[in-house]
Amino acid sequence: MRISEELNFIDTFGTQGYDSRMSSYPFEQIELKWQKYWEDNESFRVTEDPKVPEDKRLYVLDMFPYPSGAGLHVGHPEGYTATDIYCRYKRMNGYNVLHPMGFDSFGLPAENYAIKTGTHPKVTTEANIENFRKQIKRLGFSYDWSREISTHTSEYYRWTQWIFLKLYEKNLAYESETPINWCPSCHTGLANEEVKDGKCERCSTTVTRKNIRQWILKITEYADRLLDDLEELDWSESIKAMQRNWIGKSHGASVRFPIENSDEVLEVFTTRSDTLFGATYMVIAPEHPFVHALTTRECSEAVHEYVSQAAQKSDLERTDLAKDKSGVFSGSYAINPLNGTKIPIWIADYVLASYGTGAIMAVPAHDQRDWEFAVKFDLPIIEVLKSDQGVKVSAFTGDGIHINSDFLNGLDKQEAIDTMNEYLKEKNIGEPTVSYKLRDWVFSRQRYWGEPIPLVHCDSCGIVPLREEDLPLTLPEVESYAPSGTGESPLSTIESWVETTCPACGGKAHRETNTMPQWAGSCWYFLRYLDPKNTEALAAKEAMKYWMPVDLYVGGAEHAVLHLLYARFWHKVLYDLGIVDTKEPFQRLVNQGMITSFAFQKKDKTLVSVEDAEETGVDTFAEKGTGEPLERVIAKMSKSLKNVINPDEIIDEFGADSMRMYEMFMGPLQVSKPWSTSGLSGVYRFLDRVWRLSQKGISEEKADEDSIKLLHKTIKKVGEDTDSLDFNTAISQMMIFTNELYKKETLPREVWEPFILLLSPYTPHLSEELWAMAGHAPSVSLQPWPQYIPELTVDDTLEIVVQVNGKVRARFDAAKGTDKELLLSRALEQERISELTEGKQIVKTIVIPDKIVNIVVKG
RNA sequence: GCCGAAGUGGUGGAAUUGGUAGACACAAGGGACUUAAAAUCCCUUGCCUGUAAGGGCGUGAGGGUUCGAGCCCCUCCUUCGGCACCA
Repeated sequence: MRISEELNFIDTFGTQGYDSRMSSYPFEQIELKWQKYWEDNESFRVTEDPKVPEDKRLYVLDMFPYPSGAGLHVGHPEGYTATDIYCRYKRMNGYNVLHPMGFDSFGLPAENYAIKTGTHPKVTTEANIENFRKQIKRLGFSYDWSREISTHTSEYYRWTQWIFLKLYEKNLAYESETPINWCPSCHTGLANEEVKDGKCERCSTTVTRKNIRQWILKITEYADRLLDDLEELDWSESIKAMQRNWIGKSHGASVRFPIENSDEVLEVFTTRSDTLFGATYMVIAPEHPFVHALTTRECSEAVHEYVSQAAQKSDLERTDLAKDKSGVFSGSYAINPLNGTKIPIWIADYVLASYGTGAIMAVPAHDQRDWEFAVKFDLPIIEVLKSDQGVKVSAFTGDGIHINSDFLNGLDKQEAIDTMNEYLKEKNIGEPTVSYKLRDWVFSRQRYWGEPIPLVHCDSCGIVPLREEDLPLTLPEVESYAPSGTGESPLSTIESWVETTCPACGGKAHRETNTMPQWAGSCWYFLRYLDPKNTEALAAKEAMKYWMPVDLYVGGAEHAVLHLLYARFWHKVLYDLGIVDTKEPFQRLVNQGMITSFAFQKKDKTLVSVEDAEETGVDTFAEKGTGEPLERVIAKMSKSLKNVINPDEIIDEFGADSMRMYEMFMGPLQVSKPWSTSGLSGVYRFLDRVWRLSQKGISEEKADEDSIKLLHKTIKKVGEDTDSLDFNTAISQMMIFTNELYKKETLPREVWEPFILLLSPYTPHLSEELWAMAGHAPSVSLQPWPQYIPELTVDDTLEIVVQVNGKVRARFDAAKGTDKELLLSRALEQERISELTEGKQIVKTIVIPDKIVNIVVKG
């Protein structure tokens, strides 16, 4: 389409509606116009086009948000903008890109609100979704909205329940009595986040533990695969490390200790089987099943007292009090299986019931915790590894030569471990064992607002899963969302829902009343996007084959462990069932940094809100009223510090394009960085400059050589940096380009149009407008990415730096590719250099072509 | 304590991975335009020294490797994130 027709076209799009001489660009009009255009034309709808070759299919995923009542936070658009730019860039490079958005819409806040106000969580949630969607759309992201999902809808959770049935069929779900955080005053279970300093967030009553029947998923069965398959993933080392750490695989040995006057055998896990001769006592956790059996009559009172105290303590208290070891003697003795020595068995909460076997052999000479305990309770310490420091002041945990250890004497640590493990196996008193920190996943919540677990308890058949065709099992209406008071879910109070018939025998049965945790829906949502309307399967096999795995997943590091581990676990189960074809769901993961804010700090390190601080000079601040000097520091955004930035207000004032570009310009995507509104205005000024540039009118004249070269350098830099998600440096290159172009008299089409294309992933609204103004039909997002000519990205003449003894002393220009000899002789000719080298001996010269000459002199 | 990431001007941050430290932007100062202000445009801007040319110092601290270190190695300090009696 050429100029004559264009005017007509532009008019239909209303481009002439604004005053072109305005000093600031009409972002509001432009943004609304193009958002409407994209929506009306479904510009970003994507299909599984079989003509697109496999390596040109790209799945780019954002972590979907929980639609909170507070609305969008500036942190959300950061990751979303990054992926949006990347997607737009990739589309322009010929990729078929799937880029969906949805909502993780089951969650505690809506339920708590319901308890308070009686409003159905669905009503609150859907209103919040509405608001979120509106806010997200204001930023002009290129999502395929036709694939939007919400996890709380029955069409969605039908499949969450279906996957649960598969887990159940595979014996990966079991019931167990497990403790929850219990508030004795509210009569309700609490999530960890509702427990503050060991107290209930709402009523400040000390939280205790209460055992309750729960559903558990056997994630531990997948521990090794979750660990090993990390290798193949393109994730940051720190996130991989966190996952490895969480899984916590450690190699050791289990050793069986006979108990004196008993047939029972106490099994322990140790990574230091080589120190077995140094074991002077045993410790079992207060929750260990043998506690009762091992406690002698004389000790029972003390043990009973200790165990019940431990039970009342919250996890936090237990770890807090940990600095001072506590424990009690059971009265029983174990026998060291190597030499028959009698060793006392203690009960202490520094041993965790949930790790290893819940029992240890204590070797105080070579384990610091055991050492502290032994010193406190005056237990013997036997040194079995020779060291310079000895074991008088602390345990020796290093490597050394074994002593007092019979057949291990003279061996070092690793040799001794190997020898001992061999020996244990041979004598059948133990064997090499692997232990994990990872525990099975408590998969039930005593809540209303979650997916009902699709099982019934039948009087005659026991636990019976629902039939697949009976899914979804929907949430019933309840009168009150308040907790039942027994620790059970509010669902348990609805008799008409609970009472049902058994799918197997047709007899009387009652429904499971636990619901699933919020993690459930997010474990597989990326699969539903592939085929969101499917009623026959969670997604069609072909769609999964077409898109999976996710090529790029961007989100906050706060989900580094749980969400990512749970989703990987479910994915592996689905893989084993043949439902998905990839072992891992997320090939590449990038964690965006947090957007922080400035706050002010007094000398005593207390924080002062932004409102209470004033600037008293260049970067000096004082508290209003008192005049106390303050230091500017970086802090998390929080209501109390009054430093929360609301994206809606930013968009109102500066426009979505400025908001998007500023968030990318602040610094590298992966690191956290402080919000600065003056920094934002710098980006706004840049876009305003671009706009004013366009008002010059496009010239059909040839551009000068400098402009052409700069353009090609810019194409190269912006392309490469966008591809590697280094958006901040790509933007700075575009600024350099604009600054140069601004100095020119004219605006040549041959450099202006490619520049609009470079800009378009970053500021799509403005770029669509500029593209239309240049006389083209929409959409700029369908244009191919400009290509650079490599020869035009390098300068013909380069500045050569001359150093003497490593210090820069002179510079001169030389043609690119000038040979070494010439560079050296020209360097020596420099006035300053001859001054400095005169009368001195040149020891060595280093010439790096096109860069540097270094002359080393002596004397 | 352990694991991970990071320390660069007044501020946010660049630096082709060993070759000109401070790109780009903010803030600040000066100037132009204006009756004035805003907006815009131009200039200065790491620190010290010097009229200037120049010189010295400078990437958390100290050491090392190298012709040459923000980048590599060792020790230490600080900040942030995660885990926290894991046997």
